[in-house]
Amino acid sequence: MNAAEAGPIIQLVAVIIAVTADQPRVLTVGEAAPGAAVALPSGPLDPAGDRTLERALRSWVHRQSGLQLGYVEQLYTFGDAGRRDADGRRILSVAYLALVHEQQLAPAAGWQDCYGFLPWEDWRSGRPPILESAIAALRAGPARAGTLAPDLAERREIAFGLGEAGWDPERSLARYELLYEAGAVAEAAIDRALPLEARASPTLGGPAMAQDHRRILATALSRLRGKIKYRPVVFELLPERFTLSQLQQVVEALAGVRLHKQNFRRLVEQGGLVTSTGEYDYGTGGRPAKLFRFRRRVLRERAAPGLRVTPATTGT
Amino acid sequence: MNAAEAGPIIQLVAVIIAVTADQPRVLTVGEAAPGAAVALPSGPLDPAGDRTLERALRSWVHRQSGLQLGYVEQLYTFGDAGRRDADGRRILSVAYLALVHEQQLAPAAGWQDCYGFLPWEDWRSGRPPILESAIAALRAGPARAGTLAPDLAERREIAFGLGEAGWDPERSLARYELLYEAGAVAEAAIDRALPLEARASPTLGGPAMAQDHRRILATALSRLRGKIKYRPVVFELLPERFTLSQLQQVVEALAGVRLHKQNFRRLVEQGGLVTSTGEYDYGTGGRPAKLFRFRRRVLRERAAPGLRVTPATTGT
DNA sequence: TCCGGTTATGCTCATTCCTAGTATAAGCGG
DNA sequence: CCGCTTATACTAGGAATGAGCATAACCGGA
Repeated sequence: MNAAEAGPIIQLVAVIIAVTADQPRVLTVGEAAPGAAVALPSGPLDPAGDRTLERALRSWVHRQSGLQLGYVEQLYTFGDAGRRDADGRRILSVAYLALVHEQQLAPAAGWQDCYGFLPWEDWRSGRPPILESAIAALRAGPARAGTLAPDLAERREIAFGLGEAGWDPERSLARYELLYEAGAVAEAAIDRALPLEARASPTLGGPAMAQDHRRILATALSRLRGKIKYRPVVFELLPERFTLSQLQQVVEALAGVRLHKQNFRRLVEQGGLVTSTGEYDYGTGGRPAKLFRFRRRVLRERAAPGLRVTPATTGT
Repeated sequence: MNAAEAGPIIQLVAVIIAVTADQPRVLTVGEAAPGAAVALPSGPLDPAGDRTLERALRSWVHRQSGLQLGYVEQLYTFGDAGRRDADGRRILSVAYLALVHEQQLAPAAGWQDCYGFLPWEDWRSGRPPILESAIAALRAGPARAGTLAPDLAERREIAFGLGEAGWDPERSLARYELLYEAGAVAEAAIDRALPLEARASPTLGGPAMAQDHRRILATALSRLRGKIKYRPVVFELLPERFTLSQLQQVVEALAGVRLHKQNFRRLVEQGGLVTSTGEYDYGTGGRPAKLFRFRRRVLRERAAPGLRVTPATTGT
């Protein structure tokens, strides 16, 4: 049985996200050799042992990193023909998104800043400068061989918010895919059998990840940014008790956008998403902040209890 | 190499949806023998031939049914241990959701009414009577072996809208899964090695589908009902030109809920989702209706151009 | 002790958006 | 011309939203 005849290999990939010090982080492995790309953790599905895909994922993540995952959801299944192992066998990857509380960070593990891989996604300090080169690369870059480009201009406009709609944090996957198609990210070189150095704008957005893992990361970011709006998933990233500023900072870190403070507070409190514990955090540097906890009951009261992400227009 | 050692078999499954005569339909195959369950169309991934999973799906759907799929999106990957073929080999199914325009219906194919499989999901004529038996079954039914039931009551409340939040069309998957766990749908019998007839409330919701295909259908319905709200996917189900009543009826068919007519119209028109063609449809039985078409431009203008689904409270 | 700096929290106001209607238009068949 | 049907226009009242001002409570240093 040769590689072409055998069925694809099945692999589970985990995008494990935490937020520390106002930065979204992702758990990575590898990078022993300098210059080698890091990878998302991945593991096998044991067809005999694991009852469900999710259990399989939890179990090898635990063995590999010691992490006991809490919130886990299936993300996407990647199966393009270009995905091969060292022996040339096609790999099918079922990717999962997992969120872990800040405290749970295994100390030694390789947590990387998400926006190190996708720097154009972080608008918290204003429009990121690298965006100009990204968009320039899009205009200049050739459409990928074999792909006709009829509505390419429209896709660009929508993905990068060039039209009236403006920047939509949720479209991070669409943006990455456009950059990939235009050959503006390092991974594209692999696909075209070019050495990485041969690219015009070689590594837009810092070091690439192994294989197509940056695409998987972009998928996770898209999903998370979308989900935040109608499900209370942020709380999976926060400690049991938190201040509203902490909550806001985590949301801002994920969405990559600044929010209006007072309105955010109103949204959260009036929306019944949190309840005050009566305690205070005195370490804020100013007036002490009330501590809150997630109010589970909101799940029964409201259909889509999320946190609308409307970028603040001005400063305050 | 025996079955336990070999990797799982990979299969692609298609949930192909159309709306005809105010009913959402799904394309099915099989049912040659009377009493045999119908199945969703499924096909293989040719690791050598198909460049992407989506292309693979499109190609065998076309060969099998003659349908040229337009809108296609990946839905979910199912890989529970119970999913086996006749030889006992584990099956991994990557499911896709596809939407086809009404006209494109291949005449002979087996289009089934979606709500025939999930009758508690259709609230257009008021609360469906079968819901009582469903909820009763939930209360009575045993929790599935091995599954602890700590928050089961909460899950029921949320899924079936027993709390203040009320019925949320989007939660169709959660509802199906609860019924499954409670042993209230026919498929549960398979899992517990009981003959179908031995069930207390044997086939809640008409004929079951083969294997876990009804679960896949419920997944598709959940996704579609959710997506309608923030992406203009409905238009994939409508002809090029349509009246606002037609549009509303398709949305109502999918959401399983009646909407307020005047407000729906305002939402759609002011939201810039459609544009009048200047033509009229005189076959309405009353005043002629303006014909509209989807206004693509809205994609560039608004971030989340969807159709909010807020059930009408009263009659008119 | 008072003052400026910092962060948290409270409140207002104008505007937009929604909900639930009423009212009118324009076909049809008798 | 009437009564029926469906489509379309308009409106009053309320809720939610976006933006900003004002106040509270802590800190460290003058």
